[in-house]
Amino acid sequence: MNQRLRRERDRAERERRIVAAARELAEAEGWDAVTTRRLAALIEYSQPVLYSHFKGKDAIMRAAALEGFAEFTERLTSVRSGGVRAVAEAYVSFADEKPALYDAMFTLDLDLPFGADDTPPVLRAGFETLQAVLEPVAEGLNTGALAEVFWAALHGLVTLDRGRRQPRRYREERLALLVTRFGGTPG
Amino acid sequence: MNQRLRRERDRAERERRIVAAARELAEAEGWDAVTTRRLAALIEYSQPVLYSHFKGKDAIMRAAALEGFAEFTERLTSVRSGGVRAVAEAYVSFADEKPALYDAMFTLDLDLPFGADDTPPVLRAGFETLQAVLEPVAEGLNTGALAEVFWAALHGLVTLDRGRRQPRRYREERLALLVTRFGGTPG
DNA sequence: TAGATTGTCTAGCAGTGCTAGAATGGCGGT
DNA sequence: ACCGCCATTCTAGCACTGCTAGACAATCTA
Repeated sequence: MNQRLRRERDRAERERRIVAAARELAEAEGWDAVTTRRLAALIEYSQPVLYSHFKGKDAIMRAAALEGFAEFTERLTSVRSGGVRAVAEAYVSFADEKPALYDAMFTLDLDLPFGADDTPPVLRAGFETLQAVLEPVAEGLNTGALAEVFWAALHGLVTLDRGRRQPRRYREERLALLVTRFGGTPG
Repeated sequence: MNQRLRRERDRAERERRIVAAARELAEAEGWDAVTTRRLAALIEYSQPVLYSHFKGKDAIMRAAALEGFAEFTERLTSVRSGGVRAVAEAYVSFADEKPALYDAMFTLDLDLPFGADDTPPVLRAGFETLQAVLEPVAEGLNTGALAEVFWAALHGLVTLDRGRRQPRRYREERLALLVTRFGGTPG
């Protein structure tokens, strides 16, 4: 009865395609354009099929966000040896290249299980890289809190820049300035 | 014919009430709960009346945001003599007390005329206070860019904290840490 | 008072997330 | 090979959203 296995495989594949379609559509036209009807059309099934995989639209976005955290962590850890500056640049470029995904991860209100005891490792890993790279320059300060502030600053730069709330002019300079304030060597 | 004047006054008053109702409802239940039908019910007129005052729901939110900027600037300038720390605390407490308003101002995508040449003074004033208070500690750095980074950091702290993406535990410590990094005296 | 204008409301459109129940398909046992 | 069952999928619909056309009522002008 490996037909049963095949069906499970097909089902998992379809679930993958749902999240992939959601991500593509979100990057192309924003999350508002990601409607259940358009998603259903993209995967060539009817609308209710989505609800056999996910509890609702939010759950689909959460799944996308979780994929995002994995990719995000990968990006940050891969440049970890480059120190504060390299990690900061990786952070900003990730947010730049995948703005919709970044929003799902860090801006939208999706009830992601942050800051609780049962926070999945994938949500912590990125932050831990940030913390590790700041450790050498913490000089007795609370490294955790320091990393949180640094993260917050990066997040602020990214989101204010995206909403055109800060002038494009000093974009590079702002990042360099932040890095030097947090013990990194300027670019 | 000062009946004409009275009518204009009434009309302006009604417009005020629309924005006030939107703000109250948003703070109480979030912007998603602010629907045109509920707003209409609150001001005791029918739905289309809203559209004789504003082009749409976004315009109502923009009007609320503009009020927010005026109050925000007032708050920041009033503690300006307290230096970096006082201004930072005023920033955070404003965001804390009026989260929905803060979102309309700084998070939601409302096409507010930022960063252009025709940016209304009320949108600039708050930032200029930030810039002024950082001037003494800029030490030859680009004060504008420095203020933008400081602002971004405050914005990041506020929004990540709101989404429960940073632990409540180090809240105070994060702010103190940020202030010292930007030349202020710790609390 | 008659007519014109302004203001307001009722009703409706197209879209949203989501779901109940009908119809379809492929599976197992005889 | 057939029949009945069960899981899967679809059609159709609900209540809601922002927004608007056109009917209606109230007000001002002459």
